[in-house]
Amino acid sequence: MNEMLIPLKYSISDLSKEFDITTRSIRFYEDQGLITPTRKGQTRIYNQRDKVRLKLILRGKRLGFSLAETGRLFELYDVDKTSETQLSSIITLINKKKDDLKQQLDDIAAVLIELGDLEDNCKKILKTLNKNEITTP
Amino acid sequence: MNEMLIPLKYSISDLSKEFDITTRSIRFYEDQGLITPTRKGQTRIYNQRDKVRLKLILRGKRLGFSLAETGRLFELYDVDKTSETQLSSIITLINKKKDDLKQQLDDIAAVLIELGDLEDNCKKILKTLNKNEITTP
DNA sequence: ATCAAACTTTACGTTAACGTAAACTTAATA
DNA sequence: TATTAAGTTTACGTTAACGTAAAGTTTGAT
Repeated sequence: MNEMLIPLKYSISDLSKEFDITTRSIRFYEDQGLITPTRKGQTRIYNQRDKVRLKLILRGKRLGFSLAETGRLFELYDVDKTSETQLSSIITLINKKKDDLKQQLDDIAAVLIELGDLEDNCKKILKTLNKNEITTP
Repeated sequence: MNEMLIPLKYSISDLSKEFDITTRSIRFYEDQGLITPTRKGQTRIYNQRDKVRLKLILRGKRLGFSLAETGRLFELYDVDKTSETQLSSIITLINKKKDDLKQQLDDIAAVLIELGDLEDNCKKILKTLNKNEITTP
């Protein structure tokens, strides 16, 4: 059995197109230490890990995470390398983030309902307008 | 029956304290046209509507809405005053926002799971460390 | 060989959402 | 009346997350 998995490589424009972001952004994320592509000559080469991280960065952005926050989350995954004293503070941090997200869930639910109402209202008004269109010569 | 409801008034610092934001922010939201306090002399007086709007602004921020976006949402509530041609584009806009929010729901669910895993992992490591503490002299 | 496409670094510019300081006016209180 | 405390305007400063332009390098295709 061939266990060899192809370690796919990507150029900066590959990722730029795939995620629909600019190369400027990708390089900036590297500046901030969120991704660490290798080099072939002076050209950046991105691997699967980099790609996954990009995806996570963008998801973080959708959730209103700053790049720094997303960076922190990346660090949390290296928790094995962390000292015991830091572990409990990390757990605290995780729980704070979880609380934030649960608050967001509530917020979103509320806004979704309101938007639904708004849409209904719009449609209602449209109907009324159309009726008038028909009955007015 | 006394239907008279007290139209409560608030000072800028009342609201500042209640929502835990600076007066600077509150004045800035006014600059951006999101709230419209009246004046008594040169002092701003905020009413119930202003207070509600402040609450909505902050909820918007938690969801990553820009002030401009929140402003748009406020306008949507005045939909009765809107022309028919604009109504359908508003509905489109509403649906786009709803899609965004549904995406956010998925994102949050995913992150919550990951954070849960992370926390479990942290606790597992803590346990291991404590065992070693006990068994090592 | 040359040409265009894709890549690079460097560095200044931009926008949103305030922070912060200055200099002033009114209101309440000792 | 003098002094805080709270309010005001004006205006420059700040940070994150890029945009954008300039000027140069690398490379595959003609």
